[in-house]
Amino acid sequence: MTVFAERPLYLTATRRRITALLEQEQRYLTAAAVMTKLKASIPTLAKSTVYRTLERLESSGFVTSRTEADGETSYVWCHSAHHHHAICRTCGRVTDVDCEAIDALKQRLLDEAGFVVDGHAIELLGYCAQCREKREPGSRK
Amino acid sequence: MTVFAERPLYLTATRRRITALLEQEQRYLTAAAVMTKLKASIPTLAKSTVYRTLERLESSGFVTSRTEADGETSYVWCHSAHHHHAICRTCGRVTDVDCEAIDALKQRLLDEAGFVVDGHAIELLGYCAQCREKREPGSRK
DNA sequence: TTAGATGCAAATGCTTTGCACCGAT
DNA sequence: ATCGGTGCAAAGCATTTGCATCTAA
Repeated sequence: MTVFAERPLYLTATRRRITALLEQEQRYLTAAAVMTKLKASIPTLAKSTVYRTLERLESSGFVTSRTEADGETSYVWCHSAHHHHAICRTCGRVTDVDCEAIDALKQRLLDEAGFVVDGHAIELLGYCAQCREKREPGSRK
Repeated sequence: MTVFAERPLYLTATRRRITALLEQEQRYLTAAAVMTKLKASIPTLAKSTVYRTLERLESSGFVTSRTEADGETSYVWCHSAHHHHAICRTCGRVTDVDCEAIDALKQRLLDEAGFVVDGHAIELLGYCAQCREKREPGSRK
């Protein structure tokens, strides 16, 4: 994903804060969550600003969004090439996953059903190494 | 997915119509789409009924839902075991895909990051055999 | 009969928009 | 000086809920 620069992206104080928050969180946050976490330090922060900023960051290629089960949209700091996310059910933190493994699946679909895949979305859920270590020490596998 | 039967599921005329529509469509339909397609034959049909019916059919294991890019929820008749969908960009029709191919990906995640996968969502987009044949005859591969 | 289903309207709740003002470049 | 960004309030819209009325079983 390229970082588009059609229009200038002003670096305002608010944007620095939202960006910093996303960078350090390393997990998906909804607009409401961003609001809550920043409300204390930026009392005047408006919902619309959060929505517009997240949207702008996404279209600029700095964050990626996903739709939660309840329909809310959440965003995660994610600046790299096409890949997928493994989301920890315990801490919510995201582990990046490349997508070579899907190639075999694509080929089979073509052979068996004549379906040509040109796009895919994968999302994995489970438990990250850190959380597993906490729960049952020494159980790496 | 099991067909739960906690509460009885009355077979009303409206439900027969919604069910029949989904069965023949073979593609994802939003609640609004269902409304539109049935409004002519069931003038009094209420949105709430459509929503409640689709929800009920899903929790009963007859249909599966997905969230469209714009956030709307759509439903497809889909009664079988855990698998995934390849959605045609042209006709919207769904091709079922099993999910063995994801096993390799799971194993690699465990080996490389210590992440245990216990759930996944995959969605493939592309062009089905039928639509490809129409566009460029004889190009099965 | 009786619990479930339906229609209608009102209420939710996330997200978007209009507009006047502020601020980065 | 511009053009983008922000706050605030008012829409928008898909979805949900309350409630009185039907209806399958």
